[in-house]
Amino acid sequence: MVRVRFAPSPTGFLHIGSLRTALYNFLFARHHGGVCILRIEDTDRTRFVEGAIEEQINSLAWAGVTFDEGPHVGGNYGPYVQSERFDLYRTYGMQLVESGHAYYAFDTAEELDAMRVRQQAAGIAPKYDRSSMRNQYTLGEQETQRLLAEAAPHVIRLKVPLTADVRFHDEIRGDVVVAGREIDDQILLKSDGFPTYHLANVVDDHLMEITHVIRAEEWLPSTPKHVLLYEAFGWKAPTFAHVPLMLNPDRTKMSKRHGDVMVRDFAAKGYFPDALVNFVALCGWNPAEDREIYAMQELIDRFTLDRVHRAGAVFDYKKLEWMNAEYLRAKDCAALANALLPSLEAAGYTHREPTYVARVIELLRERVTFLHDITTFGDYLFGDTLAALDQATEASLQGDAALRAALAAFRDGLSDDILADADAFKGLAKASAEAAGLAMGKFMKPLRVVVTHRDVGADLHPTLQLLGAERCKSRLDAFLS
RNA sequence: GCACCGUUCGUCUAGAGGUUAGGACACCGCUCUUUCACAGCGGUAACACGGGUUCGAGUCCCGUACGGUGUACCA
Repeated sequence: MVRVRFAPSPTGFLHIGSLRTALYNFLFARHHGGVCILRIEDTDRTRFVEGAIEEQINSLAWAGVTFDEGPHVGGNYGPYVQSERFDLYRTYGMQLVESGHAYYAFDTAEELDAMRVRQQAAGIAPKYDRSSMRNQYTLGEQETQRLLAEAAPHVIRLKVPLTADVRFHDEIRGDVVVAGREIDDQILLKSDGFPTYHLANVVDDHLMEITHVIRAEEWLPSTPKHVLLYEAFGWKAPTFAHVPLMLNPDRTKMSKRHGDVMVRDFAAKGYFPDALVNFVALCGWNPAEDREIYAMQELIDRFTLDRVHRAGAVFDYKKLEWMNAEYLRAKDCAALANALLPSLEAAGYTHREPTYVARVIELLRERVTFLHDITTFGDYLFGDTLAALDQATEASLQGDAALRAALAAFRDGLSDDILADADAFKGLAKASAEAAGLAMGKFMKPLRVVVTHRDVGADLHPTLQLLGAERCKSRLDAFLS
Protein backbone atom coordinates (compact mmCIF):
# COMPACT_ATOMS: atom_id res chain seq x y z
CA MET A 1 0.00 0.00 0.00
CA VAL A 2 1.43 3.33 -1.08
CA ARG A 3 1.43 5.93 1.68
CA VAL A 4 2.74 9.44 1.02
CA ARG A 5 2.65 12.63 2.99
CA PHE A 6 2.72 16.35 2.38
CA ALA A 7 4.34 17.98 5.37
CA PRO A 8 4.17 21.78 5.40
CA SER A 9 5.17 23.94 8.31
CA PRO A 10 2.59 26.47 9.46
CA THR A 11 4.61 29.60 8.92
CA GLY A 12 2.29 31.40 6.52
CA PHE A 13 0.22 30.99 3.39
CA LEU A 14 0.59 28.06 1.04
CA HIS A 15 3.34 28.69 -1.51
CA ILE A 16 2.72 27.76 -5.12
CA GLY A 17 5.74 25.47 -4.95
CA SER A 18 4.24 23.73 -1.97
CA LEU A 19 1.03 23.29 -3.90
CA ARG A 20 2.93 21.48 -6.59
CA THR A 21 4.72 19.24 -4.10
CA ALA A 22 1.38 18.47 -2.46
CA LEU A 23 -0.16 17.86 -5.86
CA TYR A 24 2.55 15.42 -6.90
CA ASN A 25 2.07 13.53 -3.66
CA PHE A 26 -1.67 13.52 -4.19
CA LEU A 27 -1.44 12.41 -7.84
CA PHE A 28 1.03 9.68 -6.94
CA ALA A 29 -1.15 8.36 -4.13
CA ARG A 30 -4.32 8.40 -6.22
CA HIS A 31 -2.57 6.86 -9.18
CA HIS A 32 -1.57 3.91 -7.03
CA GLY A 33 -4.76 3.72 -5.04
CA GLY A 34 -2.74 4.69 -1.99
CA VAL A 35 -3.11 7.04 0.93
CA CYS A 36 -2.26 10.74 0.97
CA ILE A 37 -1.47 12.19 4.38
CA LEU A 38 -1.20 15.74 5.65
CA ARG A 39 1.24 16.23 8.50
CA ILE A 40 1.98 19.55 10.14
CA GLU A 41 5.63 20.17 10.94
CA ASP A 42 5.47 22.80 13.63
CA THR A 43 8.60 22.00 15.59
CA ASP A 44 9.91 25.53 15.27
CA ARG A 45 7.78 27.37 17.78
CA THR A 46 9.31 30.71 16.90
CA ARG A 47 7.99 30.60 13.36
CA PHE A 48 4.48 29.43 14.09
CA VAL A 49 1.77 31.59 12.54
CA GLU A 50 -1.72 31.52 13.98
CA GLY A 51 -4.30 30.30 11.48
CA ALA A 52 -1.70 29.13 8.98
CA ILE A 53 -2.74 25.49 9.17
CA GLU A 54 -6.36 26.26 8.35
CA GLU A 55 -5.27 28.68 5.63
CA GLN A 56 -3.08 26.08 3.95
CA ILE A 57 -5.70 23.37 4.16
CA ASN A 58 -8.16 25.77 2.54
CA SER A 59 -5.81 26.55 -0.31
CA LEU A 60 -5.18 22.86 -0.84
CA ALA A 61 -8.89 22.09 -0.82
CA TRP A 62 -9.56 24.95 -3.21
CA ALA A 63 -7.13 23.36 -5.63
CA GLY A 64 -8.75 19.96 -5.21
CA VAL A 65 -5.91 18.38 -3.25
CA THR A 66 -7.48 16.36 -0.47
CA PHE A 67 -6.12 14.06 2.20
CA ASP A 68 -7.08 10.69 3.58
CA GLU A 69 -5.39 11.30 6.90
CA GLY A 70 -4.46 14.50 8.66
CA PRO A 71 -5.24 16.80 11.56
CA HIS A 72 -8.51 17.89 9.94
CA VAL A 73 -9.75 14.41 8.99
CA GLY A 74 -8.16 12.10 11.54
CA GLY A 75 -6.69 8.68 10.83
CA ASN A 76 -5.08 5.75 12.57
CA TYR A 77 -1.56 7.13 12.64
CA GLY A 78 -2.14 10.38 14.51
CA PRO A 79 -1.70 12.81 15.92
CA TYR A 80 -0.77 14.50 12.66
CA VAL A 81 0.65 17.64 14.21
CA GLN A 82 4.23 17.26 15.39
CA SER A 83 3.90 19.49 18.42
CA GLU A 84 1.34 16.98 19.68
CA ARG A 85 3.87 14.19 19.30
CA PHE A 86 6.45 15.94 21.47
CA ASP A 87 7.21 13.05 23.84
CA LEU A 88 7.77 10.63 21.00
CA TYR A 89 10.78 12.44 19.63
CA ARG A 90 12.52 12.64 22.99
CA THR A 91 11.99 8.92 23.46
CA TYR A 92 13.47 8.07 20.08
CA GLY A 93 16.24 10.60 20.45
CA MET A 94 17.29 9.07 23.76
CA GLN A 95 17.17 5.65 22.21
CA LEU A 96 19.85 6.82 19.81
CA VAL A 97 21.96 8.20 22.66
CA GLU A 98 21.76 4.86 24.39
CA SER A 99 22.71 2.92 21.29
CA GLY A 100 25.68 5.22 20.69
CA HIS A 101 24.30 6.84 17.53
CA ALA A 102 23.78 10.22 19.15
CA TYR A 103 25.34 12.24 21.92
CA TYR A 104 24.92 15.18 24.29
CA ALA A 105 26.40 18.55 23.43
CA PHE A 106 26.47 21.64 25.63
CA ASP A 107 27.81 24.37 23.36
CA THR A 108 26.21 27.77 23.41
CA ALA A 109 25.17 29.64 20.29
CA GLU A 110 28.16 31.93 20.77
CA GLU A 111 30.57 29.03 21.00
CA LEU A 112 29.17 27.56 17.81
CA ASP A 113 29.43 30.87 16.02
CA ALA A 114 33.03 31.19 17.11
CA MET A 115 33.72 27.70 15.82
CA ARG A 116 32.33 28.58 12.39
CA VAL A 117 34.30 31.78 12.23
CA ARG A 118 37.46 29.84 13.06
CA GLN A 119 36.71 27.27 10.40
CA GLN A 120 35.97 29.78 7.73
CA ALA A 121 39.15 31.68 8.54
CA ALA A 122 41.01 28.41 8.17
CA GLY A 123 39.28 27.79 4.89
CA ILE A 124 37.51 24.63 5.92
CA ALA A 125 33.85 23.73 5.65
CA PRO A 126 31.75 24.82 8.65
CA LYS A 127 30.86 21.64 10.43
CA TYR A 128 30.45 20.67 14.06
CA ASP A 129 33.82 19.71 15.44
CA ARG A 130 33.07 16.78 17.68
CA SER A 131 36.60 16.58 19.01
CA SER A 132 37.06 20.12 20.23
CA MET A 133 33.62 21.33 21.29
CA ARG A 134 31.87 20.80 24.59
CA ASN A 135 30.13 17.47 24.32
CA GLN A 136 29.81 14.06 25.83
CA TYR A 137 33.06 12.89 24.29
CA THR A 138 35.31 15.81 25.14
CA LEU A 139 33.81 16.36 28.58
CA GLY A 140 33.78 12.77 29.68
CA GLU A 141 31.03 10.71 31.21
CA GLN A 142 31.25 12.17 34.70
CA GLU A 143 31.13 15.81 33.67
CA THR A 144 28.33 15.07 31.23
CA GLN A 145 26.25 13.47 33.96
CA ARG A 146 26.97 16.36 36.28
CA LEU A 147 25.83 18.92 33.70
CA LEU A 148 22.71 16.91 32.95
CA ALA A 149 21.97 16.63 36.67
CA GLU A 150 22.07 20.38 37.07
CA ALA A 151 19.88 20.73 33.98
CA ALA A 152 22.44 22.56 31.89
CA PRO A 153 21.08 23.49 28.46
CA HIS A 154 22.01 20.85 25.95
CA VAL A 155 21.14 19.30 22.62
CA ILE A 156 21.35 15.82 21.19
CA ARG A 157 23.48 15.45 18.08
CA LEU A 158 23.68 12.68 15.52
CA LYS A 159 27.00 10.87 15.65
CA VAL A 160 27.80 10.65 11.97
CA PRO A 161 30.16 7.79 11.06
CA LEU A 162 33.08 9.58 9.45
CA THR A 163 34.47 6.76 7.41
CA ALA A 164 31.75 5.23 5.28
CA ASP A 165 29.94 6.76 2.32
CA VAL A 166 26.20 7.24 2.58
CA ARG A 167 24.34 6.17 -0.51
CA PHE A 168 20.71 6.14 -1.46
CA HIS A 169 18.55 5.92 -4.51
CA ASP A 170 16.36 8.78 -5.62
CA GLU A 171 13.50 7.94 -7.96
CA ILE A 172 14.07 11.09 -9.96
CA ARG A 173 17.81 11.58 -9.73
CA GLY A 174 19.17 8.06 -9.54
CA ASP A 175 21.89 7.00 -7.13
CA VAL A 176 23.37 9.63 -4.85
CA VAL A 177 26.53 9.12 -2.82
CA VAL A 178 27.88 11.41 -0.13
CA ALA A 179 31.05 10.87 1.89
CA GLY A 180 30.37 10.51 5.62
CA ARG A 181 33.05 13.06 6.39
CA GLU A 182 30.98 15.70 4.58
CA ILE A 183 27.94 15.19 6.76
CA ASP A 184 27.43 17.38 9.80
CA ASP A 185 26.60 16.06 13.26
CA GLN A 186 23.08 17.37 12.94
CA ILE A 187 21.17 18.45 16.02
CA LEU A 188 18.33 16.02 16.61
CA LEU A 189 16.80 17.44 19.76
CA LYS A 190 17.05 21.17 20.43
CA SER A 191 17.68 22.64 23.86
CA ASP A 192 14.00 23.49 24.14
CA GLY A 193 13.26 19.79 23.89
CA PHE A 194 11.72 20.00 20.44
CA PRO A 195 13.12 17.85 17.68
CA THR A 196 14.59 19.31 14.52
CA TYR A 197 12.99 18.54 11.20
CA HIS A 198 15.51 15.81 10.59
CA LEU A 199 14.62 13.69 13.60
CA ALA A 200 10.91 14.39 13.50
CA ASN A 201 10.43 13.61 9.84
CA VAL A 202 12.28 10.32 10.09
CA VAL A 203 10.44 9.21 13.22
CA ASP A 204 7.08 10.20 11.81
CA ASP A 205 7.63 8.79 8.35
CA HIS A 206 8.53 5.50 9.96
CA LEU A 207 5.69 5.48 12.44
CA MET A 208 3.20 6.58 9.81
CA GLU A 209 4.51 3.88 7.48
CA ILE A 210 5.30 6.30 4.70
CA THR A 211 6.47 4.41 1.60
CA HIS A 212 7.52 7.33 -0.62
CA VAL A 213 8.94 10.65 0.43
CA ILE A 214 8.16 13.08 -2.38
CA ARG A 215 9.52 16.50 -1.50
CA ALA A 216 11.31 19.50 -3.00
CA GLU A 217 14.89 19.33 -4.19
CA GLU A 218 16.07 21.64 -1.43
CA TRP A 219 15.93 18.57 0.84
CA LEU A 220 18.33 16.56 -1.23
CA PRO A 221 21.49 17.71 0.60
CA SER A 222 20.12 16.67 3.98
CA THR A 223 18.80 13.31 2.87
CA PRO A 224 22.02 11.52 3.82
CA LYS A 225 21.38 12.51 7.44
CA HIS A 226 17.96 10.98 7.21
CA VAL A 227 19.34 7.82 5.69
CA LEU A 228 21.81 7.62 8.56
CA LEU A 229 18.96 7.98 11.01
CA TYR A 230 17.00 5.15 9.45
CA GLU A 231 20.10 3.00 9.69
CA ALA A 232 20.71 3.98 13.30
CA PHE A 233 17.16 3.04 14.22
CA GLY A 234 17.35 -0.12 12.19
CA TRP A 235 14.41 0.97 10.09
CA LYS A 236 13.80 0.53 6.41
CA ALA A 237 14.02 3.91 4.68
CA PRO A 238 11.21 4.98 2.39
CA THR A 239 11.78 5.59 -1.30
CA PHE A 240 12.94 9.15 -1.95
CA ALA A 241 11.92 11.38 -4.83
CA HIS A 242 13.19 14.95 -4.91
CA VAL A 243 11.22 17.11 -7.29
CA PRO A 244 12.86 20.07 -9.02
CA LEU A 245 12.31 23.60 -7.77
CA MET A 246 10.02 26.17 -9.30
CA LEU A 247 12.08 29.17 -10.32
CA ASN A 248 11.97 32.93 -10.78
CA PRO A 249 12.84 34.25 -14.24
CA ASP A 250 16.42 34.65 -12.98
CA ARG A 251 16.41 30.95 -12.09
CA THR A 252 16.59 31.41 -8.34
CA LYS A 253 14.12 29.72 -5.99
CA MET A 254 10.70 31.17 -6.71
CA SER A 255 9.98 34.11 -4.45
CA LYS A 256 7.74 37.07 -3.87
CA ARG A 257 9.94 39.60 -5.55
CA HIS A 258 8.99 38.39 -9.01
CA GLY A 259 5.22 38.15 -8.68
CA ASP A 260 2.56 36.29 -6.81
CA VAL A 261 3.70 33.09 -5.18
CA MET A 262 0.98 32.28 -2.68
CA VAL A 263 -1.89 30.09 -3.81
CA ARG A 264 -4.38 32.50 -2.32
CA ASP A 265 -2.95 35.28 -4.49
CA PHE A 266 -3.69 33.26 -7.59
CA ALA A 267 -7.19 32.57 -6.37
CA ALA A 268 -7.72 36.26 -5.64
CA LYS A 269 -6.47 37.19 -9.08
CA GLY A 270 -9.19 35.05 -10.60
CA TYR A 271 -7.37 31.94 -11.67
CA PHE A 272 -9.51 28.84 -11.82
CA PRO A 273 -8.28 26.14 -9.47
CA ASP A 274 -8.34 23.49 -12.18
CA ALA A 275 -6.33 25.74 -14.51
CA LEU A 276 -3.73 26.43 -11.83
CA VAL A 277 -3.47 22.75 -10.97
CA ASN A 278 -3.17 21.84 -14.63
CA PHE A 279 -0.42 24.38 -15.14
CA VAL A 280 1.51 23.55 -12.01
CA ALA A 281 1.33 19.82 -12.74
CA LEU A 282 3.00 20.43 -16.09
CA CYS A 283 5.70 22.56 -14.51
CA GLY A 284 8.30 19.86 -14.01
CA TRP A 285 6.34 16.86 -15.16
CA ASN A 286 4.65 15.85 -18.36
CA PRO A 287 3.05 12.76 -19.84
CA ALA A 288 4.76 13.09 -23.25
CA GLU A 289 1.64 13.77 -25.22
CA ASP A 290 1.01 16.65 -27.58
CA ARG A 291 -1.61 18.28 -25.44
CA GLU A 292 -1.65 20.65 -22.51
CA ILE A 293 -5.08 20.53 -20.98
CA TYR A 294 -5.70 17.86 -18.37
CA ALA A 295 -8.44 17.46 -15.81
CA MET A 296 -7.44 16.20 -12.37
CA GLN A 297 -8.49 12.63 -13.10
CA GLU A 298 -6.47 12.66 -16.31
CA LEU A 299 -3.44 13.82 -14.34
CA ILE A 300 -3.99 11.03 -11.83
CA ASP A 301 -4.23 8.44 -14.59
CA ARG A 302 -0.97 9.57 -16.13
CA PHE A 303 1.22 10.61 -13.22
CA THR A 304 4.44 8.69 -12.67
CA LEU A 305 7.63 9.74 -10.91
CA ASP A 306 9.85 8.70 -13.77
CA ARG A 307 8.36 11.44 -15.91
CA VAL A 308 9.25 14.19 -13.48
CA HIS A 309 11.89 16.40 -15.06
CA ARG A 310 15.19 16.85 -13.27
CA ALA A 311 15.96 20.52 -13.83
CA GLY A 312 14.22 23.44 -12.13
CA ALA A 313 11.37 25.08 -14.01
CA VAL A 314 10.89 28.80 -14.49
CA PHE A 315 7.33 29.73 -13.65
CA ASP A 316 5.77 31.21 -16.80
CA TYR A 317 2.96 33.55 -15.76
CA LYS A 318 2.09 34.20 -19.41
CA LYS A 319 1.45 30.58 -20.11
CA LEU A 320 -0.62 30.30 -16.96
CA GLU A 321 -2.78 33.15 -18.23
CA TRP A 322 -3.22 31.41 -21.53
CA MET A 323 -4.24 28.24 -19.75
CA ASN A 324 -6.74 30.08 -17.59
CA ALA A 325 -8.27 31.57 -20.73
CA GLU A 326 -8.51 28.08 -22.18
CA TYR A 327 -10.47 26.95 -19.13
CA LEU A 328 -12.64 30.05 -19.30
CA ARG A 329 -13.65 29.17 -22.84
CA ALA A 330 -14.37 25.56 -22.02
CA LYS A 331 -16.49 25.93 -18.93
CA ASP A 332 -20.28 25.91 -18.75
CA CYS A 333 -21.68 29.41 -19.14
CA ALA A 334 -24.50 28.93 -16.68
CA ALA A 335 -22.03 27.94 -13.99
CA LEU A 336 -19.76 30.83 -14.88
CA ALA A 337 -22.72 33.18 -14.69
CA ASN A 338 -23.44 31.98 -11.19
CA ALA A 339 -19.88 32.61 -10.19
CA LEU A 340 -19.96 36.10 -11.66
CA LEU A 341 -23.26 37.17 -10.14
CA PRO A 342 -21.91 38.37 -6.78
CA SER A 343 -19.42 40.76 -8.37
CA LEU A 344 -22.07 42.10 -10.73
CA GLU A 345 -24.28 42.80 -7.78
CA ALA A 346 -21.42 44.38 -5.88
CA ALA A 347 -20.76 46.62 -8.87
CA GLY A 348 -24.38 47.70 -8.79
CA TYR A 349 -25.33 46.59 -12.28
CA THR A 350 -29.01 46.36 -13.15
CA HIS A 351 -29.01 43.72 -15.87
CA ARG A 352 -27.87 40.53 -14.16
CA GLU A 353 -30.52 37.95 -14.78
CA PRO A 354 -28.62 34.60 -14.78
CA THR A 355 -29.52 33.45 -18.29
CA TYR A 356 -28.77 36.90 -19.65
CA VAL A 357 -25.42 36.95 -17.85
CA ALA A 358 -24.66 33.53 -19.27
CA ARG A 359 -25.26 34.85 -22.79
CA VAL A 360 -23.00 37.83 -22.15
CA ILE A 361 -20.26 35.48 -20.95
CA GLU A 362 -20.73 33.29 -23.99
CA LEU A 363 -20.32 36.35 -26.18
CA LEU A 364 -17.31 37.92 -24.49
CA ARG A 365 -15.21 35.17 -22.99
CA GLU A 366 -13.14 34.61 -26.13
CA ARG A 367 -11.63 38.02 -25.57
CA VAL A 368 -10.55 37.93 -21.93
CA THR A 369 -8.31 35.97 -19.58
CA PHE A 370 -10.30 35.99 -16.35
CA LEU A 371 -13.99 35.58 -15.75
CA HIS A 372 -14.10 38.80 -13.78
CA ASP A 373 -12.61 40.69 -16.73
CA ILE A 374 -16.08 40.44 -18.22
CA THR A 375 -17.46 42.64 -15.47
CA THR A 376 -15.62 45.66 -16.83
CA PHE A 377 -15.15 44.50 -20.41
CA GLY A 378 -18.91 44.15 -20.78
CA ASP A 379 -20.05 46.93 -18.48
CA TYR A 380 -22.32 48.35 -21.22
CA LEU A 381 -24.24 45.09 -21.26
CA PHE A 382 -24.78 44.90 -17.51
CA GLY A 383 -25.54 48.54 -16.86
CA ASP A 384 -27.09 51.44 -18.72
CA THR A 385 -24.80 54.10 -17.35
CA LEU A 386 -21.95 54.04 -19.78
CA ALA A 387 -18.32 54.80 -19.14
CA ALA A 388 -17.52 58.43 -19.89
CA LEU A 389 -16.40 59.11 -23.44
CA ASP A 390 -13.31 61.22 -23.80
CA GLN A 391 -13.97 64.79 -24.92
CA ALA A 392 -12.21 64.63 -28.28
CA THR A 393 -14.07 61.50 -29.38
CA GLU A 394 -17.39 62.89 -28.24
CA ALA A 395 -16.81 66.16 -30.06
CA SER A 396 -15.73 64.62 -33.34
CA LEU A 397 -18.68 62.23 -33.31
CA GLN A 398 -21.15 64.97 -32.49
CA GLY A 399 -19.72 67.25 -35.10
CA ASP A 400 -20.19 64.74 -37.90
CA ALA A 401 -23.53 65.64 -39.52
CA ALA A 402 -23.54 62.71 -41.91
CA LEU A 403 -22.93 60.33 -39.06
CA ARG A 404 -25.73 61.85 -37.03
CA ALA A 405 -28.08 61.42 -39.97
CA ALA A 406 -27.05 57.82 -40.45
CA LEU A 407 -27.42 57.03 -36.77
CA ALA A 408 -30.85 58.67 -36.72
CA ALA A 409 -31.98 56.61 -39.68
CA PHE A 410 -30.59 53.48 -38.07
CA ARG A 411 -32.33 54.33 -34.83
CA ASP A 412 -35.67 54.81 -36.55
CA GLY A 413 -35.43 51.54 -38.40
CA LEU A 414 -34.30 49.49 -35.40
CA SER A 415 -36.55 46.86 -33.86
CA ASP A 416 -36.16 43.53 -32.11
CA ASP A 417 -37.34 41.84 -35.29
CA ILE A 418 -34.51 43.43 -37.25
CA LEU A 419 -32.00 42.45 -34.53
CA ALA A 420 -33.27 38.88 -34.62
CA ASP A 421 -32.02 38.50 -38.17
CA ALA A 422 -28.38 39.07 -39.10
CA ASP A 423 -29.18 39.89 -42.71
CA ALA A 424 -31.90 42.33 -41.78
CA PHE A 425 -29.54 44.01 -39.35
CA LYS A 426 -26.90 44.31 -41.99
CA GLY A 427 -29.42 45.63 -44.46
CA LEU A 428 -30.54 48.34 -42.09
CA ALA A 429 -26.99 49.36 -41.26
CA LYS A 430 -26.08 49.51 -44.92
CA ALA A 431 -29.15 51.49 -45.90
CA SER A 432 -28.64 53.96 -43.05
CA ALA A 433 -25.01 54.54 -43.90
CA GLU A 434 -25.51 54.84 -47.62
CA ALA A 435 -28.40 57.24 -47.36
CA ALA A 436 -26.09 59.56 -45.46
CA GLY A 437 -23.29 58.99 -47.95
CA LEU A 438 -21.15 57.07 -45.47
CA ALA A 439 -18.93 54.08 -46.09
CA MET A 440 -19.76 51.12 -43.87
CA GLY A 441 -16.47 51.38 -42.04
CA LYS A 442 -17.25 54.99 -41.20
CA PHE A 443 -20.54 53.93 -39.76
CA MET A 444 -20.08 50.67 -37.87
CA LYS A 445 -17.21 51.83 -35.69
CA PRO A 446 -18.95 54.98 -34.51
CA LEU A 447 -22.11 52.99 -33.97
CA ARG A 448 -20.22 50.71 -31.59
CA VAL A 449 -18.71 53.66 -29.76
CA VAL A 450 -22.03 55.43 -29.40
CA VAL A 451 -23.87 52.38 -28.11
CA THR A 452 -21.15 50.87 -25.91
CA HIS A 453 -18.75 53.77 -25.33
CA ARG A 454 -15.95 51.37 -26.19
CA ASP A 455 -14.02 50.81 -29.36
CA VAL A 456 -13.50 47.10 -28.89
CA GLY A 457 -15.90 44.31 -28.10
CA ALA A 458 -17.64 41.32 -29.58
CA ASP A 459 -19.26 41.39 -33.02
CA LEU A 460 -21.65 44.30 -33.12
CA HIS A 461 -24.73 42.46 -34.27
CA PRO A 462 -24.89 39.89 -31.45
CA THR A 463 -23.93 42.63 -29.03
CA LEU A 464 -26.86 44.83 -30.05
CA GLN A 465 -29.10 41.81 -30.15
CA LEU A 466 -28.24 41.04 -26.56
CA LEU A 467 -28.85 44.64 -25.64
CA GLY A 468 -32.24 44.69 -27.33
CA ALA A 469 -33.75 47.36 -29.52
CA GLU A 470 -35.07 49.41 -26.65
CA ARG A 471 -31.74 49.85 -24.87
CA CYS A 472 -30.00 50.52 -28.18
CA LYS A 473 -32.50 53.20 -29.09
CA SER A 474 -32.31 55.01 -25.82
CA ARG A 475 -28.51 55.16 -26.16
CA LEU A 476 -28.80 56.47 -29.68
CA ASP A 477 -31.37 58.99 -28.51
CA ALA A 478 -29.07 60.14 -25.75
CA PHE A 479 -26.34 60.75 -28.30
CA LEU A 480 -28.62 62.40 -30.85
CA SER A 481 -30.43 64.72 -28.45
C1' G B 1 34.91 27.75 0.06
C1' C B 2 32.91 22.78 0.37
C1' A B 3 28.93 19.08 -0.83
C1' C B 4 25.04 17.66 -3.83
C1' C B 5 21.87 18.40 -8.04
C1' G B 6 21.26 20.28 -12.79
C1' U B 7 22.13 22.19 -18.31
C1' U B 8 17.38 20.73 -25.67
C1' C B 9 14.20 27.19 -28.90
C1' G B 10 13.23 33.49 -24.59
C1' U B 11 9.91 29.95 -21.28
C1' C B 12 7.56 24.85 -20.23
C1' U B 13 9.02 20.49 -22.55
C1' A B 14 9.26 15.65 -26.22
C1' G B 15 13.47 12.90 -27.34
C1' A B 16 15.83 6.59 -23.67
C1' G B 17 22.56 5.77 -30.50
C1' G B 18 20.54 6.60 -36.79
C1' U B 19 14.76 12.41 -36.17
C1' U B 20 14.49 17.58 -41.86
C1' A B 21 15.50 17.71 -33.31
C1' G B 22 8.62 17.45 -32.36
C1' G B 23 4.76 20.19 -29.42
C1' A B 24 2.94 24.32 -26.21
C1' C B 25 3.35 29.57 -24.34
C1' A B 26 5.45 34.09 -25.94
C1' C B 27 6.95 36.83 -30.32
C1' C B 28 6.45 38.10 -35.80
C1' G B 29 3.66 37.66 -40.41
C1' C B 30 -0.77 36.23 -43.34
C1' U B 31 -6.06 34.76 -43.63
C1' C B 32 -10.77 35.46 -41.38
C1' U B 33 -13.20 39.51 -38.87
C1' U B 34 -16.38 46.62 -41.13
C1' U B 35 -13.15 46.63 -34.12
C1' C B 36 -10.41 43.70 -30.48
C1' A B 37 -10.02 38.82 -29.78
C1' C B 38 -10.75 33.65 -31.12
C1' A B 39 -9.60 30.33 -34.91
C1' G B 40 -6.61 28.71 -39.12
C1' C B 41 -2.02 28.94 -41.75
C1' G B 42 3.11 30.24 -41.84
C1' G B 43 7.74 32.09 -39.61
C1' U B 44 12.04 33.41 -36.29
C1' A B 45 14.25 30.37 -32.46
C1' A B 46 17.54 25.15 -28.97
C1' C B 47 20.94 20.20 -28.05
C1' A B 48 26.50 25.05 -22.81
C1' C B 49 31.75 23.76 -24.26
C1' G B 50 35.86 20.19 -24.96
C1' G B 51 37.43 15.37 -25.19
C1' G B 52 36.40 10.31 -25.69
C1' U B 53 33.31 5.41 -26.92
C1' U B 54 30.86 4.12 -31.62
C1' C B 55 30.18 3.04 -38.54
C1' G B 56 27.02 6.80 -36.20
C1' A B 57 25.93 10.82 -30.30
C1' G B 58 20.96 15.66 -28.01
C1' U B 59 21.00 10.57 -26.36
C1' C B 60 26.67 6.64 -23.22
C1' C B 61 31.57 8.02 -20.42
C1' C B 62 35.12 11.79 -18.60
C1' G B 63 36.39 16.70 -17.94
C1' U B 64 35.38 22.13 -18.13
C1' A B 65 32.09 26.13 -17.82
C1' C B 66 27.74 28.04 -16.10
C1' G B 67 23.55 27.79 -12.87
C1' G B 68 20.75 26.16 -8.63
C1' U B 69 20.16 24.15 -3.81
C1' G B 70 22.37 23.07 0.76
C1' U B 71 25.93 24.24 4.28
C1' A B 72 21.15 26.82 11.37
C1' C B 73 19.23 24.68 18.31
C1' C B 74 14.38 26.87 10.04
C1' A B 75 11.68 23.76 7.70
